[in-house]
Amino acid sequence: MTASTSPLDLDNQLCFALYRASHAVVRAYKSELDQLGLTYPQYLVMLALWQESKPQGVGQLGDLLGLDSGTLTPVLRRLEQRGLVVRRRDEHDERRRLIGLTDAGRDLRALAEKVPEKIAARFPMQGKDYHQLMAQLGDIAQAFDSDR
Amino acid sequence: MTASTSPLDLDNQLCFALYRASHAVVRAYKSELDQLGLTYPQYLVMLALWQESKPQGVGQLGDLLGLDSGTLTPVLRRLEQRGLVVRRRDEHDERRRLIGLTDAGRDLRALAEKVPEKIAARFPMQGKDYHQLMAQLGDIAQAFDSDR
DNA sequence: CACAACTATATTGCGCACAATCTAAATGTG
DNA sequence: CACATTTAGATTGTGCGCAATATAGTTGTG
Repeated sequence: MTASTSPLDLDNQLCFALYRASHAVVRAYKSELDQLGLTYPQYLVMLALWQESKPQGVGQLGDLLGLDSGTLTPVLRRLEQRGLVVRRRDEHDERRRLIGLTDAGRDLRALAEKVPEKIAARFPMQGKDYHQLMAQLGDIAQAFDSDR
Repeated sequence: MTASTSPLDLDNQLCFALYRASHAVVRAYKSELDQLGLTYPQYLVMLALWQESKPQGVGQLGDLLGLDSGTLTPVLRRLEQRGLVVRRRDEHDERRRLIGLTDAGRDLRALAEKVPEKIAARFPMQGKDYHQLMAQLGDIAQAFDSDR
């Protein structure tokens, strides 16, 4: 066998395992999200808005999703163009933009409900292992995002 | 408490946990990789080349990394511009490009050796949990990449 | 050998990600 | 109240990531 044990081997890198798994899962979402007319980051923004129910500032969405305004501003503009969200000024602080759902944005939730279960069925682990993995990933995100 | 249990909640989505953790770790690599003059995907390509030792075709690198030529071609061009790789034609099949390391590319490995340990020290789990997580992520990548 | 089918890589176009910078609005201090 | 500081978001520039398409080289079949 030629499998090496170098510390730089791809198969030994947790960073690469994360990177590859994340991209693979996002690709799997694509065929489902195409039917909703959403990209994956757009879907995440919609999840955040459905979850919070009240209009959110760009910074609040960024905290929820781990993204900054340079990423979110164009994503939100495209969601606005598709008529799913509105971006109005905060009356009490004109620097802030409040991102709220339109009726069409709220209605889309019913369709989106069916997406996760289709994907979840393909995950190779279930139940306890699934939740343990979620917890570990949460710990990693927190550990590495603490210094931002 | 206001924590909801909707199936669409961000905190219940394994896809989001993966997405967030992966981006957080890539960001953590940035400060280390800046010192090598590499981006994260460029670093992955170098890992693949260091590991294989023989020049690789674009498609072979793509299989190793889970990326296609649309992504790899410009990455490889930039690595060539920095003098780390060469891209020559395969004499026996002029359609193929063989990507090989330059002396500078080989030399960079010594510096890169020190990167993973600095990052690994920050992972909130070690030993057994670490390896179990690696295995689970590998299973996910395989399960979702099988249909490409 | 002609030529259709196939294969490897490159190109194009769009949409993120993110650092650095900019603008405007709010806040603190004397 | 003047004015420096801070804060929220937008803008700019670079580099992925990927689908769709294009191009050139190779192989199979008659």
